Amino acid sequence: MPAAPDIAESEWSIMEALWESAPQTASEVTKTLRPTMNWAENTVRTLLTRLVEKGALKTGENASGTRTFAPAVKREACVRAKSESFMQRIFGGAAKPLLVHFAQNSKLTAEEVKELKKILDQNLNA
Amino acid sequence: MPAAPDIAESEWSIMEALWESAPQTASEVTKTLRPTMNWAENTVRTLLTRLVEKGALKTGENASGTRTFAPAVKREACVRAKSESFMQRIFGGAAKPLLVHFAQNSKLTAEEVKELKKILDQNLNA
DNA sequence: CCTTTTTCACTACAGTTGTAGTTGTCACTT
DNA sequence: AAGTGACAACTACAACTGTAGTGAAAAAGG
Repeated sequence: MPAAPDIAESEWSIMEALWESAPQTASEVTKTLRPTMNWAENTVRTLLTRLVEKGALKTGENASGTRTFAPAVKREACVRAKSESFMQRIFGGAAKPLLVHFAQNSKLTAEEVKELKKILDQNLNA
Repeated sequence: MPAAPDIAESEWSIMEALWESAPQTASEVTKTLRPTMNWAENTVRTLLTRLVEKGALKTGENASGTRTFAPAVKREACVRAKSESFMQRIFGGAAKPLLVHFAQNSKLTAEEVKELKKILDQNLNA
């Protein structure tokens, strides 16, 4: 089980594309991201290469022998790692102030509030 | 009101020290941080200078004419900025999944859960 | 006043990130 | 066979970060 590598901001977009659907070739990823990022294909290739080096992606080949890319780490694990480090840096590692912050500074629907309260309860008897 | 500048990770430690107590001279900050960071004084000075350039700190002078540093931006504003960008990058800008994530992945006391539920309620009629 | 200590202002330098460009192949297409 | 276009492998390069070192000026101590 590979530890979640450190994924930079633009790299994260690449990962999202591949978590969404994998494997993809470099040009497929480029097309996938074109609407949002409008990157040159070489930019995407560079990011893909870096992510492979970091162990975040692994490569394969499709039927026509073109290199494909797929996540080597689970999104959930990466989200957890990023979240952990964020909580550490900004909230001194404490979950409560973080939750307070977001509970106060976000607009939530009644439905969402209800759901969150339920999850908090489940948190307790876990 | 100056917008919250982009504060890097080691810079954040400096800011914390000054949000905690300001103004401080460079060597005071160094001493304040010595237990946690053990940085060379020059390192602290470099970071202070960069933070001044970024507009995160402003300088003054103490009684003995030595330069002092103090926050030019409120901690709360910076926390909000960092939080906003984190939520954007990792949770696509949506507060609910973020709150769900932290509500599930943190250990909370019954007391804390109660408090959070209250805050969620306050969120609603605001 | 001369030495020691502090403070300041620069400079250094490697690693990471964002964002490509260049060159060389190889497969396909006239 | 020669041109076109995708693909791969390198190279580029500036800004930002982390972490200091150097040298000069100023203040403090004797």
